[in-house]
Amino acid sequence: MTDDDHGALAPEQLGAYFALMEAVSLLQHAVEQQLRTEGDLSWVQFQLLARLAGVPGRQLTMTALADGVVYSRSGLTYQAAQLEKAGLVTRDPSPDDERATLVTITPAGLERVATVLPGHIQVARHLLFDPLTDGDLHHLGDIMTRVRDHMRAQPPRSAAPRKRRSPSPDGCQATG
Amino acid sequence: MTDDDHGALAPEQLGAYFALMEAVSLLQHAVEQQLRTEGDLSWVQFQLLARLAGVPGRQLTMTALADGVVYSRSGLTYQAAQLEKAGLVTRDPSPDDERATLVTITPAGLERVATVLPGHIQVARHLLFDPLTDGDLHHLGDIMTRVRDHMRAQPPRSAAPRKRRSPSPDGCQATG
DNA sequence: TATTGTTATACTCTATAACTATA
DNA sequence: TATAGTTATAGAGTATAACAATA
Repeated sequence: MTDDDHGALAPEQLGAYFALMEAVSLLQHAVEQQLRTEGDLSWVQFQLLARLAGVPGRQLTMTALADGVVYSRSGLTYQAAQLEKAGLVTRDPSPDDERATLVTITPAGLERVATVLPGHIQVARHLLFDPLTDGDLHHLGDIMTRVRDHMRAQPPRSAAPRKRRSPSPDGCQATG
Repeated sequence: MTDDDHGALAPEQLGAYFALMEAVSLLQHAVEQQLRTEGDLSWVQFQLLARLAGVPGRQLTMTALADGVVYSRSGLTYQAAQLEKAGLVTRDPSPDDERATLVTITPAGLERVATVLPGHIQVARHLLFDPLTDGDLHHLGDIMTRVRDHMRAQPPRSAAPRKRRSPSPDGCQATG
């Protein structure tokens, strides 16, 4: 436990935090509905495809693909398998490193992203950008880019091989 | 006004959008780990408890409790049952409306929120506030509050026939 | 009939651990 | 030994539909 920064947040901080979380929660839900309805994709799957679509060569190793999107190896394997079943990506062994799997987006995958993107953007516009001025938007982008880079630089709490979680104070979910 | 908004987003908009989504995704993941580790709570469960803790009388009907959080009815029933099993809330029929269920946070529930809040705040501070100036924070709170209120006022987009609450300027206070 | 909430059920997704194969 | 990925498995969470009870 680091003791260098306990103490309560100012009410304004707490308000900003909860407003942020709730707004993004609402946005995520709307976006997930749009992706599911118009493209039969989850938000995670869309992120993976979008990442592949935006990369030169349009392929990444599993590890590189997982970065920032999925928090366990098996989770990515599952999602990659789903995408492969749907014909949106292929998986092949890397020629450089026989351990690695190269995930490549297919033409169908690119098409799916293209299909889904306009509606996706429209949802973001309606819910996020409409109530914002250009100045707000600029500041928001600046702030969140800094926050994101800061977070990515933090020691990942889940990627590291972690032991069991500490004993819980009281069982919240009784099994069954 | 549904035809004045097709076309692509400016790159800056897209960048702000993705930075926002990724940063919050990272933040949510960190926060969920903290809540699970220190309080055996999911983010959703924490939100429900915090909401109950911040309301006069410390009880709400299921519908009121769900409102603002994007749930199906059955999803809330499930979560309420989990919280009840853990002794953090009680469920009783409302005297005013025999159809309604009043969910009340217990002393143990309040204690759990109090237990979890300091670490929760610390995570938010480390990941979200550390890289921000006071000005950033103020602007972020202002922006996201506006965005949240805007989203809440939106009609559900091809969603199930769910009742939305009239927009009330209710801040999400998690007072311990 | 409309509304409030629960139950039954099926499904998606995630995480841990054990495993294989390569570096 | 360490790294890359898969598989087995378990369980949390969600959504839809059918249901009962009250307004």
